Amino acid sequence: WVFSQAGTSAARAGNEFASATTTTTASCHGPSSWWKGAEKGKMKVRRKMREPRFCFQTRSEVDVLDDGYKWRKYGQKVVKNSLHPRSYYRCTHSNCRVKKRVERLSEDCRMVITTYEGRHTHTPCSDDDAGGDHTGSCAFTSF
DNA sequence: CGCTTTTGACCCGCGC
DNA sequence: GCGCGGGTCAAAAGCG
Repeated sequence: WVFSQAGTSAARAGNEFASATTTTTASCHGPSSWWKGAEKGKMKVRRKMREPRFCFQTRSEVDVLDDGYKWRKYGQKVVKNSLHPRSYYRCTHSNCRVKKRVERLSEDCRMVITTYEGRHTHTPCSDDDAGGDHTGSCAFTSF
């Protein structure tokens, strides 16, 4: 899987919150088909949005699962489907336009849907525990 | 002092 | 055409 990053993040998150009985399930959506089409050519940002979407269904007591990146919350909205507000996070990196959407299930408040949008163009800054090799960073830009 | 968080406003697409 | 739902940005405040 080219997006082994997902598995890495999931494993990492799971390892971090293993004590919290964290069950992370990763789902990958194709680059298209999920987007209706916003190529109006008038919007500032909306482009093609062909970035893949990683839906992490994480069952944990915490909302934000630190996957090694720095996230900055830029919005919060309440959706009809859920009785809980949805949080929008963004990567603090300049070259990284990865967005994270954290939603909590109404039926299971312990369940949180962490949807990653886009791809990280950099390493988790801390370390990729690859052993010196930039295999981790390569996986991100393997596209 | 700098960065992150919080909350409201604004914008856009779609449905009615 | 208007209303609703959803998403993003911006300004101010709080914390490290």
